[in-house]
Amino acid sequence: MSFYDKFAYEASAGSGKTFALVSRYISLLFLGANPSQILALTFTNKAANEMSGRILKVLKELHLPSRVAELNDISEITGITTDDILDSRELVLKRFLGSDLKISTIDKFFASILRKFSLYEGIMPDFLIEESGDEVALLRNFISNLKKSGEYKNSIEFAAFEEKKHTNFIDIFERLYERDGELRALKVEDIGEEAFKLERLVLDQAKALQALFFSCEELSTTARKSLTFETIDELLDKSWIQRDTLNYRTFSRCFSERADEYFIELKGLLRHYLRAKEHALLSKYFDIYDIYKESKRELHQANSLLRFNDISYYVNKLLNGRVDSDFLYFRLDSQISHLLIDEFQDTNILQYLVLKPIIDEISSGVGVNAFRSLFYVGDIKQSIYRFRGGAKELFYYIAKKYGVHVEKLNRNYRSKREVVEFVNETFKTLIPSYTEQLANDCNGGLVKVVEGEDHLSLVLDEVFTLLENGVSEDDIAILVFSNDDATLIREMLLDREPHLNVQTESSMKLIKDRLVMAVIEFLKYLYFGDELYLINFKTAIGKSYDEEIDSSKFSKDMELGELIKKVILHFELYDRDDNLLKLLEVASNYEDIESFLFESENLSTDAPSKESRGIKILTVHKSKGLEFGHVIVADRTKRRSYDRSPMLFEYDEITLKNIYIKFKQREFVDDAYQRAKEREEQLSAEDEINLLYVAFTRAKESLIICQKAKNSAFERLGLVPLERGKLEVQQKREEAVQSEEFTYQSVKVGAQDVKNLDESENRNDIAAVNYGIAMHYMLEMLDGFEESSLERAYWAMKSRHEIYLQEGETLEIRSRVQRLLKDERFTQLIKGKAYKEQPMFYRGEHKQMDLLIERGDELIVIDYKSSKEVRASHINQVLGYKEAIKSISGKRVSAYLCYVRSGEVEWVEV
DNA sequence: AGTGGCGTCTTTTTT
DNA sequence: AGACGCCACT
Repeated sequence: MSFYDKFAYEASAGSGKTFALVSRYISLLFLGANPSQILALTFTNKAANEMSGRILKVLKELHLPSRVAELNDISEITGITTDDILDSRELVLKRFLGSDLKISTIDKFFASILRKFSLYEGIMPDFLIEESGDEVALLRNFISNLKKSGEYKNSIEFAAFEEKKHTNFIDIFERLYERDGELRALKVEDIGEEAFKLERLVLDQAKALQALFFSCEELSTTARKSLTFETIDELLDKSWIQRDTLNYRTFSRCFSERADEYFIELKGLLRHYLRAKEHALLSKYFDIYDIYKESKRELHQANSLLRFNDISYYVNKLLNGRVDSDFLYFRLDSQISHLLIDEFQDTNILQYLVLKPIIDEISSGVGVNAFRSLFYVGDIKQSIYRFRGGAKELFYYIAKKYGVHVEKLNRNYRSKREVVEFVNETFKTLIPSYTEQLANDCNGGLVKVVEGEDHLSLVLDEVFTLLENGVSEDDIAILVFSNDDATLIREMLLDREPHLNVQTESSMKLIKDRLVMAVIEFLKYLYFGDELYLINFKTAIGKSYDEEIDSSKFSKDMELGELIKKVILHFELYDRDDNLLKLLEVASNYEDIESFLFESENLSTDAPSKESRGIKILTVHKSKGLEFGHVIVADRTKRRSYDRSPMLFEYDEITLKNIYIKFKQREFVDDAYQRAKEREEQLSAEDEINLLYVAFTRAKESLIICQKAKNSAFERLGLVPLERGKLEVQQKREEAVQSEEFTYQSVKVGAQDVKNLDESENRNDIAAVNYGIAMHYMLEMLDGFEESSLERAYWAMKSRHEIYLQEGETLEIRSRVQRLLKDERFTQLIKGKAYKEQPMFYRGEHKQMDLLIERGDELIVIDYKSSKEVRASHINQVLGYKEAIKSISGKRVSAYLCYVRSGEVEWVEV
């Protein structure tokens, strides 16, 4: 077997992508990876939930016959025999459950990075993420800043020149802001003066052409009219600009070779003029853009409300825009050894730029001992998020750059044969390098294309036909192109048959889940001490209200995530519910129990959709990654929209090469611009085809397409009405046990202020934390404990951490470490076999010890500290280590806290 | 009969 | 920005 440490799957729809991802993740666990060092990034919350849920489930069931496929796959990937895998299964499962999992959406991961470092940008780490910002406040602040900077008058004139309002500027700046991290490499020169000179030249030339024709008596009225203009703007309205020659009917009576010479000359001048105007505008935009960014930041600092693109902006600025970003990365990647990315084709370039140093680190394979790996899956045919920056080009770019081993998954396990073959046939000529999918042994299936004036009534007819033939509501999904369509179809369905179950979106709130609510009630009991909450808790977990519960092991002062984990493990709740994993993930966003409880009822995160009941209506975008028994794809009701951006961004692979400003008719006078525009159009056409590919490949049994006769979304596919195969209805499944959902009225946690971090105090903390990290790093880097290894460790530490330490601190750390190595007690204690940074797992908790010494049948735990005073929390922590090691090894254990200070080394035996 | 010009209407997807 | 209908013109 061969374990590729850099590996990618190009996974067509339904080819077992999640299976592959889960197998890979679990394989890493069996190969010894620490779950908290595996960063698994997905695109949607749903996918993240599904992934953690599936991993848990597979780990729990790996020894059962139903999981033999997974077991064999994991064995093949890891090269470990199935027996050995099963032997360590329970241990691995416990370790997984007890770990701080890093399975999240890429956006949430970015938010967590920003929370770590946001103070460097003056933003509070407890910022909230909101869907849309306060545009009015932003505009007001922006204008006031423009006035302060003296740019206001300037920009008003400019707006008049551009015939734009300030709100249009915001649109432009938002587009720059979205890709701010990519703009650094671009330069815009100001050649604005030229625009005015060229304007004159263009008009003169155009007037000359006009005069040439006007001197001709036979000129038609149409031609005369189309040659009448006063300004360049009016000139650019004329459709003859689009021609290569004026030798066509309108001008036929008066055309001459000379006219074309004038015409070509005019087009050349127009090209120059528009370029000059573009440069002038861009340099102006960029001046004001700086003020715009500052205006946004002021609001972020004041309100702590950020949107997703703000997070992306700051994370990029922090990690790619600073001289000291290496240090920040160190703090991140010391925790990340394995990177798994799902739906890689939708990753955007800024996201890649942030992940790049982590990938570089993994790829460079630093240290032969380090176990690091990269794995991604995606399907460029399913890339449908270009509108928010998704760059499918990344898939192969990265494969090439890092020498990633790429394999294709082309066997379709999802759809029946008719569907697979129809999809192959439809897309093989439309998608470049389309590889035909192989139908699994599932014969049968149904494909139907129906066409009519009113596609919506076709949809209704098809739904009722399915229902009449015994298809369960739960197995039907209607895919639409816009949210409005979803609502519309829902209303129409209910109008015709009010008893139908129709779901337009799965949006069960987390708090509605019984066990999640139970955990929250228990936390409230700990926090407020009111018996009422405890009774709620008992009832929710199915205990009688007078049953005794020992809550002495829990304290509201514990770290929130640890506390929740402990509650779940102690009351053995995990076996019953995946939503609890989700709760843990959500809880990780909160600093303490207080702020968490304050928000707990408003947790806006959707719960993972379980067996969702009823006919589902959703947009194609939302359907991505899902599958349904019978899929009806409804044509679009509204007209297709277009790109309204005033700018055109031209890429060479993944590098931003040019920003063009769109002017009407510009493509007819400027070849380079025309190529960029055509490329853009081609890419959005590809996106549209991909969207249809995604829609069609959701179906397991039946795919039914309701097409409009005119302006169909399916137009480019050239579909004709057909019916292939026949409807097969599965025996109605056992009625799935419905998850207990109940309405829950909780006692409102008073409106305390969410505790605000004191900034200055926090800054000091950051400095102290940095100091501690640097010292630990140097200690870890020591080869042995001889003086000779001191210099190497010092340089390793210095190169990585100096940037973030105060003047002289590196030397101070050096002298502290040196003192430690000379310390008599230390040299006595370390006689034996030394293990550094030893991870271990005990009672559902993951622990990491600085130093563990094995001497005969005695074990010694040493934990370094850099702080001034001895703290009770340090003692408790090391006591924990001691207890854990003792019970695992059964040996004699002693444990020490080692305070490494500049003047002395203080030892505390615990 | 076919073309050009112009006014009017409508205009998405999401972490 | 594009679809479409309407009118003027060739």
